[in-house]
Amino acid sequence: MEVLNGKWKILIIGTLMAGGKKRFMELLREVDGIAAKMLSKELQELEMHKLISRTVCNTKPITVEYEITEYGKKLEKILLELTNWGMEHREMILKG
Amino acid sequence: MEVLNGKWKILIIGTLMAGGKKRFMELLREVDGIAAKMLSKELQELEMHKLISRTVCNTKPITVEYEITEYGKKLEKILLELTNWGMEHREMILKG
DNA sequence: CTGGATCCGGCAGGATACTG
DNA sequence: CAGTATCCTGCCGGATCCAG
Repeated sequence: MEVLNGKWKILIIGTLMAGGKKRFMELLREVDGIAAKMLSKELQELEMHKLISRTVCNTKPITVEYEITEYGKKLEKILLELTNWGMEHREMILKG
Repeated sequence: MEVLNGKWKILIIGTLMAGGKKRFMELLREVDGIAAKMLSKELQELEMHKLISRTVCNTKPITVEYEITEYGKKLEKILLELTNWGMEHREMILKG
């Protein structure tokens, strides 16, 4: 699918699926190797597609929380199957 | 998944899933807009991952047939779900 | 802390021409 | 018909600096 385009989207979704609600910095730490600009950009794209929600918290240093939407969770099942397939695939290829 | 990387792989797999065994030229015609170089390259990558099989036929002008492997068919179910999700998604986005 | 603006290099991918 | 070789280009994504 072209909605999942970009080097990090699946990783981001995976991280949010595993850990639930996350702040920007948490994602920056947990999605290993990603730059702030890329995280910001891909989060925006995911939000445009209604896969995640963005919530601004009025704390002193402003914080933002991202979360998978109910709609986005429909992808969860499919993505999990895809991941499982990928695991089996790795083994199958490594053996020959 | 990173195995499905490349602009055309999903379209190629989809075409082979829908039409069964196909020759190079048939794919070149049916996968709209693809160049021969790209088709060749992505077919090789798919073959390395055992998702499709390549069979050379000893006809006068040599022909080659490509087909989804039994193993590759395991992706069919997942890919169909992903496609269905994409259809619903399109509608959902267009409405707002 | 969140994220926008800018600059830049590398590579995916397109067009074309050629071979067995 | 099937595939390779070569060249060229856009844009994806990384680094860095700046702002609210």
